[in-house]
Amino acid sequence: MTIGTDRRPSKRERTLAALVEHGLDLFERRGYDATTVAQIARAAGVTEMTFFRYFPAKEHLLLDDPYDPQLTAAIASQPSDLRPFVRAARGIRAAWRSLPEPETPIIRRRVRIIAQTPSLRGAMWRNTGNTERAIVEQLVADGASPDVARVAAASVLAALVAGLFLWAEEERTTLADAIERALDVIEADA
Amino acid sequence: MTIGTDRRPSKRERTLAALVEHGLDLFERRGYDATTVAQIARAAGVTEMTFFRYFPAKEHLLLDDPYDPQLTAAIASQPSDLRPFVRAARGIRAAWRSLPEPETPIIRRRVRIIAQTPSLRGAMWRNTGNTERAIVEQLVADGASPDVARVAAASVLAALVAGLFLWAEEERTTLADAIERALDVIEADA
DNA sequence: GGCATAATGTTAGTGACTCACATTTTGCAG
DNA sequence: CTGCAAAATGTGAGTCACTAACATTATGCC
Repeated sequence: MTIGTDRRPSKRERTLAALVEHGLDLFERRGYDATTVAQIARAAGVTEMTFFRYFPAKEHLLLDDPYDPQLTAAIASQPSDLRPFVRAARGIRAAWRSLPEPETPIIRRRVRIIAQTPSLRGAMWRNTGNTERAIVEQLVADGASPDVARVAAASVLAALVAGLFLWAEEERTTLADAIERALDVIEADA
Repeated sequence: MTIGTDRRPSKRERTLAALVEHGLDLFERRGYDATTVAQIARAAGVTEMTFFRYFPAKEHLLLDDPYDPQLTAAIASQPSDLRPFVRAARGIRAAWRSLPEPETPIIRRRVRIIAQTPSLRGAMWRNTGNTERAIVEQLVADGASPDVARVAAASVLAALVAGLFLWAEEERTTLADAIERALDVIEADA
């Protein structure tokens, strides 16, 4: 019988928040590579070991991507007579257009750090592996050849990531806008 | 006053060859992650330290990419009234079409290992950073906007890499062919 | 207020990589 | 072929990310 809608956050939620907050802070101030997991843990009042109970690796403090379901749904709802490449691109457009605005500031902090850190750019790519697989499955389910689907997914995702990086650096545009522009580069017709 | 055109390889060349050979062998037999740098060094009759004198990191035994100059040249020679995206794609086509056949077997061994190892897929992407920068510079030098150039380069390179992976796994096609097909997915017109 | 359980800590170890310094090999000049 | 500078390699110690087994403490609920 809870009284209000907001209760005191559990300890787990609090340490998670502390790790994320101090992690981002240290990354921004000293750089990702120069920041040690032990330092983050210490700042959050916790042990190195505990950090790894919350994140499987240092880089996962920055890499999340829980957007796959919306993405594949958006691709699925594109007309299936389009070429896989165009279909995937339009799906991504639609998916990001409906991204809630309030989330973007934190995304920007994260993406900016990633964009500035070579080792993380690679990590990001590895991380999109799941998203790529999801897109491929969706395209294949609608009749595309597996080979074609894989190339299309990889290429479109690369454009998306490139757009994200530009947005994080540029400051003045909105996320949806940056992504639209990135995909325009790839799709001949507007 | 050297007599013939081929001389005894220097010690440096011999240890380098030994490291590459035993490294590829171990990676193929036991897997990349399960293979230790110490094991490779030992198999090559050398110390772990020596390995790192030849390669800045374990992954660099597989990642080379000395193809940038030919690539940018090929892009430069594409008609400059094309959109940057199409220009980059056609340039890559041209560049790989002229790749010497004899080199492809060793490339295939390497790419196959990379394609099968998630951590290396990321490393590969990080590694293409230089190539991407080179392409961007070339496109910008010919009048493209930096933002557009970056998206185009990233996207086209992703298609290239996807094509490489497919080729490495499929066995039956030729390299140039696989890349042509990959780029066809991306370029509307053939 | 007590107790199951979740959260955290401890210790020890592996593997990639770095650095400072010592030793051996190689190739070439005399 | 002798010797010697430079190149190649070795040694030992250390850092950091990450893992695993086991001990301890804190939380929240009855």
